[in-house]
Amino acid sequence: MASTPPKRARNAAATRDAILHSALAAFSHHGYDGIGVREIARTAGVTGVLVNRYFGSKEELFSAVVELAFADNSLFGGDLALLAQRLASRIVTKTKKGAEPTDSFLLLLRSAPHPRAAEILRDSIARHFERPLKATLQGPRASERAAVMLALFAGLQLLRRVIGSKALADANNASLFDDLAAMFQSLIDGPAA
Amino acid sequence: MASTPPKRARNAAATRDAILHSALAAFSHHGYDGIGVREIARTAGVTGVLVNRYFGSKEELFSAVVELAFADNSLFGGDLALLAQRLASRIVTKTKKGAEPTDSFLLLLRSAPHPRAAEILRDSIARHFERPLKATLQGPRASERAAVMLALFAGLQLLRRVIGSKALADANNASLFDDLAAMFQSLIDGPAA
DNA sequence: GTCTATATAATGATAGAC
DNA sequence: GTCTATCATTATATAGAC
Repeated sequence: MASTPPKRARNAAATRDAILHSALAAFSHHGYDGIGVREIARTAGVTGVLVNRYFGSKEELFSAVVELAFADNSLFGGDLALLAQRLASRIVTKTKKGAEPTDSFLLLLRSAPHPRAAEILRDSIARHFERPLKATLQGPRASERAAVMLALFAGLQLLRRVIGSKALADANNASLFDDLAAMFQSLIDGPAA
Repeated sequence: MASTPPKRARNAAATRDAILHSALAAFSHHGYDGIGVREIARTAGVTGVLVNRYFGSKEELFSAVVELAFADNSLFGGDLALLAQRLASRIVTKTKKGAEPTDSFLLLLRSAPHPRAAEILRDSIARHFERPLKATLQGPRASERAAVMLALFAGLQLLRRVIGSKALADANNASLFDDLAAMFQSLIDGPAA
């Protein structure tokens, strides 16, 4: 423990990474407007100065965060046969209170109001979600069905996790899962049925 | 034009109303965090002082705006037989660019990130949308199905109007209408089918 | 590489004049 | 009933020390 002190010190790459992940959590939880660079930096163990040093501005930090969050799209990228279950499962899965997970749709929902953040998100969504999902779907109007799937998924998270709808929160998890999986599956199958 | 000057002057009720409608438009467009009381007041033709004079605080102004916006719920309150068409129609109807209409779902989407605004919205949504819609639906799990309908509706508007998804914007209106109406109808009908 | 201190700007809210 | 002027707070971003 002599060569590597317990507190990472003067390491540009590690500091940059710590800021980036702190920002991902903070933007996902509070939205672009709801958090300041000072607090993002404080959670990362540094001061706000280094945010601008490593990212230039809050807006550029947000761009980097979006790319990080949307790079892992295992939700839509995996096995098509289980996609409906995967999406439905994500909706009904309980999340620990207080330690809200930093997923990309919360980042999207909470930062969409800010005009510049919306532009950054629109571009990233098209590249990381709409395009690969559309490419995976069979049958006619794949692009439209992909968008409707994303809309259903985003709307459910909006009501359940951002608004906190009691009806969705109190619903029986098993039957909610079944109903949602069926809806997603019919969108995946398309009008061929 | 002698007794009523062209510019409304020193009329408390009219001024309050002007502020309220200016705030509705502003909050719908920019979200709770995205607009200041000064600019809301300026659009209403007064200074920011009167916002606090008539509403007490920005937060109380927002509460009044939410009640105003959600009071007209003709979309969900009308004939149940045509509800699915009404919802699908609202999604595909083109909206004039630049003069964005001030509807309640934009208010919801853009202000949800703010914690206090989210509380106010959650309460108002439960009273004005979830409760009446649940009461109208037949069959089991009416509350859950009502919430899923709201989620689908909100998610579609999120992608189309806030994020600006090209896939939804470019979709053929007629087939999109048919697909969405079918989804809403199956939620209205429930598992009885 | 990281800090303290500060410049600059915008916000919500209030006091007091008219 | 409405204004101008101001306070207190907070935000992003930067200059300069170590």
